[in-house]
Amino acid sequence: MNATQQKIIKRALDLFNLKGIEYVGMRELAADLGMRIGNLTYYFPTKDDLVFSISQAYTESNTQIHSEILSNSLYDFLYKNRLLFENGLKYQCLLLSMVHLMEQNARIAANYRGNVTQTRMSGLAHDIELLETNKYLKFGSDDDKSLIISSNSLQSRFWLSEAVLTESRQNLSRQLRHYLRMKALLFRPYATRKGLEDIERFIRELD
Amino acid sequence: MNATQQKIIKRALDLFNLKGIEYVGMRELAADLGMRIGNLTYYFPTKDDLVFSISQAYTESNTQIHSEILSNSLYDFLYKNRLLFENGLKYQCLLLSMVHLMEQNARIAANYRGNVTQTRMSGLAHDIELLETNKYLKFGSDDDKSLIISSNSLQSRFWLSEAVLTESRQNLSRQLRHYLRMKALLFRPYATRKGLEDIERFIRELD
DNA sequence: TGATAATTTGGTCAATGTCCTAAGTTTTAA
DNA sequence: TTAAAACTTAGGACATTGACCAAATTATCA
Repeated sequence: MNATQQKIIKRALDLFNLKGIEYVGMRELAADLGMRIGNLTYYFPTKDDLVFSISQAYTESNTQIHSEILSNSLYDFLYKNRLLFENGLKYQCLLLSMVHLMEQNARIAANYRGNVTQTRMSGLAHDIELLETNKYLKFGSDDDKSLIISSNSLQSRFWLSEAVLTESRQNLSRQLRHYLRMKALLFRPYATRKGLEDIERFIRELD
Repeated sequence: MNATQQKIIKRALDLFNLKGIEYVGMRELAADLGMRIGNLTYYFPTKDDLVFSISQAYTESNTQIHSEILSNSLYDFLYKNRLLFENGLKYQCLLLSMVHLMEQNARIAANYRGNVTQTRMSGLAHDIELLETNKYLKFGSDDDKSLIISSNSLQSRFWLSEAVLTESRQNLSRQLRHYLRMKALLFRPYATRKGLEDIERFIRELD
């Protein structure tokens, strides 16, 4: 990936985040970058290609976070989620258009269904198991465990979508704290004493 | 509202649900209905007007459910949510385009922010309070209560969006049961013995 | 019947994503 | 140094979209 491509992706991400992917035209992006449309399509033949490149960057940065931070403690797990949330904010245009992208952008859909879903879900399940063996969490039944996994995924995917229902795209960072706190509280019914301490500490540090 | 308008709304809802609001053009809709585009715009000057009319029908049907079923027991509350989920499925195109509609359709946004959010949120809070006084639920702290309200709203709004990430628009009804069950389980940590019985009964009847 | 209102038609408009050709310019590598 | 490859510009074209409008047609009712 060369410098021009990087420049295009960077600026496209900014504009997409600001106005929404669907509402930034290729002509507008080209004008903003001071280049011709033909030049844009030289690097990204279609808009879908451009968006797919951005989604790849997002996936990679998420993968990096997952590999860097292991969920050895409940605090670590929550802290990892904080980084993931902040990263989601950087790529908010993707999360806010998820449904459309999955239905319209074949490459994103294939990649997401093929890789992301499986690895993330099994990764989350693995994290939860680990926290259970390390005695941060304790579940009464498997139902409880799969419930936590489900509501956790739903929240991670759509907190930004809900945030945008009450506030504009430009002010979403203000709500990050609220949703992170909510995520932490989600684990409280299943936390051991040790786990509760981690949750309290994590919430304290949010302020 | 006359017969032609009704006919247009009905067919538009079908097509929107099938393909997504953004991917059904006014020309396509007109052709499907055997009329000219200009005729469509006679009744609905803009596409936004058409979508707004559909959203009004959705809001009204939801309001009716809320007024018909009171949350005197946890079972009633869950049953009401079942009806709301089924109604959401009927209007899936709206729920699946929520973010876009709120950002693009000024009338929907104004209506939603002005009425729906407040009444629904306070209605939910009221239901939860009622279930607490009727001893179906018991919360250790206000944090727990607001957590339940938050995750409940998020799930109600976006279960369809998540469902469409794994399955196509045409097969979403299959996943309704799973998300309803998840909603019921969400209340288990805070349920009294009486509450647990209602949850079990509700889940049993889902099969 | 005749006038008014309701409805339908056909065509135009700008904007979008995509595609194309032809000509330059810059970079790379033999 | 020179030829080839990579990049950039310029201009245009296409079908599709939502929106808009004037005129023609039909329905309604005094």
